[in-house]
Amino acid sequence: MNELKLKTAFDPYFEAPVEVWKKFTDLCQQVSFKKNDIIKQSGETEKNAYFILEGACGIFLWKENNYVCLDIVLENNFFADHMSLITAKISSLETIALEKTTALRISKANIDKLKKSPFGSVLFLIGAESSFVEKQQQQIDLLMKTAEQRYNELFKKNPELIQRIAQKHIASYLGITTQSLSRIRKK
Amino acid sequence: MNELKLKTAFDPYFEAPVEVWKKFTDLCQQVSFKKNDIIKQSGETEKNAYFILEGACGIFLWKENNYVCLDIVLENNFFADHMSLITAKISSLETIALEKTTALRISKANIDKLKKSPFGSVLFLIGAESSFVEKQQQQIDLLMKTAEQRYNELFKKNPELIQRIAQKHIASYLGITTQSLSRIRKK
DNA sequence: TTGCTTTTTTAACCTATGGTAACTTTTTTG
DNA sequence: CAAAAAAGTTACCATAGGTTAAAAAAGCAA
Repeated sequence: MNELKLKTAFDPYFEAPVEVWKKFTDLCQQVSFKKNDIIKQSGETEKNAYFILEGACGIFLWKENNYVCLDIVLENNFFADHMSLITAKISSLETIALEKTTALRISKANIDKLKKSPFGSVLFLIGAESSFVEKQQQQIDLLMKTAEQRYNELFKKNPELIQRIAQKHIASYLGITTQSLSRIRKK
Repeated sequence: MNELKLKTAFDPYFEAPVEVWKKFTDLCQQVSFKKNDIIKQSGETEKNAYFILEGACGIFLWKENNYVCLDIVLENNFFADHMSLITAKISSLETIALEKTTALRISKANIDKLKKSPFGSVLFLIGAESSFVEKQQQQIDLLMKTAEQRYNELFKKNPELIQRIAQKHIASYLGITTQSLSRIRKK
């Protein structure tokens, strides 16, 4: 079941037989979170990665009494505080379930084991590379576009996300206040 | 000679014997650029990565009649339009030598070959992961900090870069105009 | 349903940064 | 080395988006 979901999600990037994904899922536990559950707290080290089966999660950074949202991830994608997972250091990022969520959890120990296999090294290389590309695109958007352009493009690219996720999170993901987002939406 | 430079640069991340780096440099050609040479033009596909031996390079995106700088890279680091290299698609990014530069050039074909070796798969995984971490930090800085904070932190972290690189590039890297940077510097 | 909490909207005012333009300094080039 | 081009500075006004505050709407628990 789950191995098929993973295969489907990754086939566009590289094809691996379903038995290989089965081995992957055998290393995972299924976990679930309630809406607003904190998955990883600020100041801790990330010890897992998650493949979201259903729901949505976000990664946040607190700044005095409010916060910014660095990423919002929907089902059929990997999710984690990748920075902390990669550096194996504590990070001040917080990961939160933004909806009732079920996910496959894989431990860092198992990730490290997998990285040594041909399959794992390709999987995580592709994961890291596409995360980089996505982050660079976010950097470009922040540097070159107005808040209004960023909102319109997000809306076009992922209208479902805008329906499902609270505006305060979307606003902070776009780098603006909820007031500004509201102002933009009025148009 | 060059293999030692590479070993020294990468030992903090993972240690490989110098003979392995020798094999790496055997796949490279040494190239040099004059200041302001365009290494890869907008609209082309990146066909190489570079390890900068001496000098500095930047990666830029044009926006009507001006531009933003996505990254400035000094000697002893890898440099490329990674996005285009990864996706193997054209990108509108432009890479430019910001100083007289000498570098080791490795072709995408050789990179792909290397990725299949144990050494290469670790090297490029670590490269992609640390590029991601760096990009995420840039995203955080853009979302949470003022231009003045970003300037002061860059100055603290890399005072040499501020000496060597033209202010117009630094300004665009920080996401501001040269006029704003000038205003900040006056303090 | 009712009442309480959280989220979203609206509005008035403020600030950091952008745009334009004139001027000065530095760098490049014949 | 002088002339020309590029880069940096300064001053002015314009504006996107922040801040504060409060009302309205939506969500949620009892």
